[in-house]
Amino acid sequence: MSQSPWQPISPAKPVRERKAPLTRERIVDAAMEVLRKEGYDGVSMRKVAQELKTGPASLYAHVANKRELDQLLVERANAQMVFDEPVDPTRWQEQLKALMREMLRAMRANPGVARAAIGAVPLGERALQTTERMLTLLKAGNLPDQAAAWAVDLIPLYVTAVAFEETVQSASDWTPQDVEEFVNGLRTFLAEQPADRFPLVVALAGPLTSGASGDERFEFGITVITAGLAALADRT
Amino acid sequence: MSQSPWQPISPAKPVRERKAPLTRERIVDAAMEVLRKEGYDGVSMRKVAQELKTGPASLYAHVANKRELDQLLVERANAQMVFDEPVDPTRWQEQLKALMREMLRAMRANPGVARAAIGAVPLGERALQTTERMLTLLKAGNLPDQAAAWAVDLIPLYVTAVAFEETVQSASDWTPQDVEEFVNGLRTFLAEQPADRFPLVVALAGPLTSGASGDERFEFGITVITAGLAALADRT
DNA sequence: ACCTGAACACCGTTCAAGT
DNA sequence: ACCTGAACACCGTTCAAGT
Repeated sequence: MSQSPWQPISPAKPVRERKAPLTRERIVDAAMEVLRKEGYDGVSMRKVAQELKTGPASLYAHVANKRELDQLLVERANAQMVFDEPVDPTRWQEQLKALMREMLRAMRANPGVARAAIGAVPLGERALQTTERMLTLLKAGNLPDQAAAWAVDLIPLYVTAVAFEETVQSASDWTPQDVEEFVNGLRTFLAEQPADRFPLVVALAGPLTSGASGDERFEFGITVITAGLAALADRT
Repeated sequence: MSQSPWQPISPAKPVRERKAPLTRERIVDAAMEVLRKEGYDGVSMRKVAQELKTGPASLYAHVANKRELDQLLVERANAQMVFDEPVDPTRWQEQLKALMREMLRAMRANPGVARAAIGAVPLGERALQTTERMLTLLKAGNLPDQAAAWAVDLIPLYVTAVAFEETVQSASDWTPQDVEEFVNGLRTFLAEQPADRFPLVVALAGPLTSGASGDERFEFGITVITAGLAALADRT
């Protein structure tokens, strides 16, 4: 019986799970995994390497340094934003708010990415799409070019700051009860200040400590920013 | 000749520069020094201890941990803000903008403090004064209580985010030339995008990359926020 | 009571040596 | 060309021992 032609010449050699070669793609995958599991501070070159069953030095063949890895994480989060509603110039304010909500959603879905995003200028394909959409909405609102351009800076800065603040707070592994207790303590602390020196702080201790969840505060923020931008529109 | 009465009993003992005892105050002084010299990332317990000619463990008798030290640095920066102009209700918008400028000035004077400030709830004496002043201005503008309270959150968040972004960028030890080169490269990059897919990005490449210094962008931001807040005023 | 040295469990990055 | 072990110069925090 002759050997079947598809038999390997040296059958003894086991498949030996030759590790899939490292690629940027796989490195970012692993980093996202660590990010989700341990937050931004958990993402070290060593941990990412460990996730890939190799040593930290191996990563440097594909990624210049930690900062570049951070940038790649931001691009991943950017790619997760979905803006499917066609631009409707008559609803530019509402659509701009929706865009900011979607930005926050994507950041929250990847806790820690906000920290990486804060100093970064996002220039990937998806980031440019988001920028183009922002500009379209702002020009629909009759903003002058320079105002629209600076708004493109202001909007992600605000959203990123909110997301980053949330991750800083949640990094201190507090339970919801801990947070509630902290907020209650805070309210009491403010209410007990000397009313002659801090009358409004005392009077508004309640409102000052409400909406801790963040959603209401964020809605307030995007409303203020949108209204402020609308006030800059060219009246023609 | 009798000994003068003020001669020490055992004159052999030299003054031996008995180190001034550690205090929170001295630790924060040292940390501010390191902060100014090396930025936020330079502020390690070890470096601060070294500045005080002791070991890192010694600090833990006075400061719970690094996070508490960060908080103390924020309070220092808060204490450097000066608001001497009396509140004038008719000029609340202008005075609110001036307050934000002063916040940014104090943060810039202590590069790195912004990073420490971003998740912190500032509750020191000086921070409460700033909060009281913000509330006074906002109520002068007829904002509802809840809007004023959330604005007290929004305003420092924005200023801190701007300051933090600046320190992240300047941390990468770039010279002004490097920055200019980067901005020029960025403008070219944007201008060269496919105009059919990113028409506004291409058309506004100039405005998008102008005002890199930050001051103009910051003025834009505080104008938008102030105008947006004004739009929420109760009309009575 | 306050301070300290030494240790523990971590970092990012580099580099010579291996395949 | 790609990967790796080992090393370098750092971290924050703890703790037993000293004064």
